[in-house]
Amino acid sequence: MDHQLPAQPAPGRTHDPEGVRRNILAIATAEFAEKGFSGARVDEIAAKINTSKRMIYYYFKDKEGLFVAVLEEAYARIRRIERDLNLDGLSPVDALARLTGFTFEYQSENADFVRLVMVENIHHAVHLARSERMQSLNVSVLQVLEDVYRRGVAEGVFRDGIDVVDIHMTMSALSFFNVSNRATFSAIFKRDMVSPEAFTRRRQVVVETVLRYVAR
Amino acid sequence: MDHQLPAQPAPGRTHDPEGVRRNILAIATAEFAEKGFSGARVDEIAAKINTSKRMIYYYFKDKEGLFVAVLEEAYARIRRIERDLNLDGLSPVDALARLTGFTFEYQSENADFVRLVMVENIHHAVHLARSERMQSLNVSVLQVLEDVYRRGVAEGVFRDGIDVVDIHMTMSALSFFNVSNRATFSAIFKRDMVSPEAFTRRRQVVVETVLRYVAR
Amino acid sequence: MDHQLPAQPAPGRTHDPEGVRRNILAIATAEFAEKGFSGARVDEIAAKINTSKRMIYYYFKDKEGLFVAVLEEAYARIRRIERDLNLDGLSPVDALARLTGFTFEYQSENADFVRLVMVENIHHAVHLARSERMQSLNVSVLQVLEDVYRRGVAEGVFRDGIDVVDIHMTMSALSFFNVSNRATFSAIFKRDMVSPEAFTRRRQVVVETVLRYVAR
Amino acid sequence: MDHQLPAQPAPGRTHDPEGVRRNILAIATAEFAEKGFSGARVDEIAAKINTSKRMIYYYFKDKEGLFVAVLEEAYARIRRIERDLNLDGLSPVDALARLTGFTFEYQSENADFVRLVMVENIHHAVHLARSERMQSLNVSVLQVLEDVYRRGVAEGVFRDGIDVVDIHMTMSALSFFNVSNRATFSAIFKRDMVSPEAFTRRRQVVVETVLRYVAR
DNA sequence: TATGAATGAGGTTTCATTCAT
DNA sequence: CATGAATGAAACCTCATTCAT
Repeated sequence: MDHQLPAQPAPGRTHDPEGVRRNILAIATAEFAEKGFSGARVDEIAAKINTSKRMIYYYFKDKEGLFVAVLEEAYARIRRIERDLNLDGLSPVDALARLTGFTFEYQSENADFVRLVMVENIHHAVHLARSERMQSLNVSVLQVLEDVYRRGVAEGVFRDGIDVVDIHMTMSALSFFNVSNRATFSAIFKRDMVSPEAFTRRRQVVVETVLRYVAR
Repeated sequence: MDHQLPAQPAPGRTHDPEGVRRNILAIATAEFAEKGFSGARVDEIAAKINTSKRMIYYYFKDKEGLFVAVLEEAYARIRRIERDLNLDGLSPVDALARLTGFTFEYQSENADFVRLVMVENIHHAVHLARSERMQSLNVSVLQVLEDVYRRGVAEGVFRDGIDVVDIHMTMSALSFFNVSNRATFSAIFKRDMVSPEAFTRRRQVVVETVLRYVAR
Repeated sequence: MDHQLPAQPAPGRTHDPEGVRRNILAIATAEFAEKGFSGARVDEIAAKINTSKRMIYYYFKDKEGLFVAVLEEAYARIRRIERDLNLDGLSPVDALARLTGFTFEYQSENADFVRLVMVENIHHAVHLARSERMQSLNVSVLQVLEDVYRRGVAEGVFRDGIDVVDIHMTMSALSFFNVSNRATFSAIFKRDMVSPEAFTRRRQVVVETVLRYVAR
Repeated sequence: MDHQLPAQPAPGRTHDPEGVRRNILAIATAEFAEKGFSGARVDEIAAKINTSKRMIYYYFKDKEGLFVAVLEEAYARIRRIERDLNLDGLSPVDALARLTGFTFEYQSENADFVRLVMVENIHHAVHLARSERMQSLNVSVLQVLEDVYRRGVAEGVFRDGIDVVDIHMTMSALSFFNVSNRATFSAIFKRDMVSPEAFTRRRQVVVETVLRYVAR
């Protein structure tokens, strides 16, 4: 019976290894981002996936292996998008503004990514250190930034002598903090940090901060 | 040999409640900062204190109560020092530079504080929300900053129209990130973030970033 | 040697969920009846079952869940037997004597049931309140009694105007007390309450008490 | 200052040993009756008394000693009142009705006593066995009953051949059950067992049950 | 390949009791 | 007499992982 299989089986159903993997990763990403590594429960993840708990161990070996895979996937995604930003057609100032704005937006819209990075830092990046894919994954962003900065210096709109890693760090820090420290900051200062207006306002401050730092 | 200090018995000595409390808090601070809330083990903390495990529950009720106390103490400390910075004698620019520099230094030298705040954010600030002392503890920093900024605007050295919360957030974000994301950032970009030179360099960048943002 | 009984594996054998459950329930029943809810130790129960302690939590969630299951099973059992008494063929007087006698005997022979009910009353019946099965389980006894009483009134051997709940309560109280208060009563009055002779004597008193109450 | 001490110091205050003892006993009675022996907490009792926890151990040695004292006090009280009933002036029927009614009322109004006896039975009366005062305390009730019964038989209103211990047991069982099994019984049968009307109704049934049993 | 059942190690918390002053 | 501080033992429960089918 039933041999008229649908073209797109539900993810995680029988005999779709890649679907099973993706299904587990998606659930695990949400769980680790929400509760942290130690706080996340393998049983909770297992209860939410479409297959059985055994599959987690089958595909990812153990809880740590699962977390490493989740991290890799999260980093791969942001770098993939960054590479496709296509800043070549823009002026150095516009390009830097665009890159900064994108970083801010991406992190705001992908709180899971931010929280996973926090979690990994709490664990001293031991999982990340174990992954070979990581470094190669992340060099691209510096190349993109270096291109823009060089062009800006050449055109005389950016001052010389700045380390692009500093620019990237500033950009990341301001974008990251807005998500990572949202809970404590808004609790302490009773500050709205999630409304569309708050988002747009702070985005503008961040972009301006970066631009003013490189300006002549 | 130290019989000249009868007023301050060694922490953890019998029948020195305040000493026992402080001893537990100190150990717990290190443990929570190192492993996170879920990752920290009450047994590990107990093994390191000068008294018995039972005292943790006697003074702090449970693991969460202990964490709340640790958080409160950590916040209280930074705000106490901030209040004593005495920026009144400095020009607005020097005062802002000093405040920014202090924030950067304090967080660099007190990684425990930074990591505790990360941990609390992973937990959506639920413990902080439970503490009444928190808000009152933290208003002072904004008042200090507001004073400096007003003076700068009045003297014509700062542009008008900036929300001091934005300045504080930028200052905090740049200082915080340098510690919070140290592990992943230096792993990915092979960047030295801990040497005295790296510290001094980045400190300079951060101060300059803030000053350039408020400059006319 | 018992390969003729493949359908009923030994209780507690691996991969026999129902057996494991029954095994745990049996041990827990004895333990709770013997020591009360607070006095019973999960570790003691665990030491006596054929599987590991973890299984208690796997099947019953926690100590309270286990106690609720034990209570349900105990009530279910007495009502099941009561329903099978088949009093229809007897005269009203004989039927009432038989029902009273059965109640007395059942409780005498099932001290565990009596003690579990005592324990539950000490705890204000909170566990019983939590169980939906309880009420439906227990209505049958009143129906049986109502039938007998109606017949007796119709035949003129029982006086009219009695609430059958009162009859049931009297019957239960006299039977229950003989077990529930055995320890204090025999200690205070140095009264034999356990020998076959004492059992038969008191059984006769109880039956007569009930019959005399309903007699015209 | 303060040397004008009030004539009646609050119970449990300094240098009033008997007051301290009574205060502890009163609190402990309520606590043991409410939670059972294992369920009661020494710390809870200590928190409610007017003095310190140390006093519990000072006066009663340990938790069991405290419970024994609570039990003795509870039994002493009911027997003391029983002795003062003064049934001599009444006819045998009236006297038996009065004694039965009193038993029912006393237990209804002193749920703590009933619950303590339940608790002691759960513990197989080991504490009661340890107390020498117990037996002597409790003989009186049988003497009182014996007197009434003898008079009734002599006057021809009671049938002969009944063991008064049986009468006492029936009387006690019916009175006791109404309190001891109130929680489960009313939960299962949705029966009001606490209103003044319910009390009066059941009291009547109980008295009638006893009278009918001894009637010729 | 897939699953519900099973587990040992270790986690947090509570308890009655004693100690130091 | 009186008290708050202190404790070891043991209680309940959870965890990531593996097993049997």
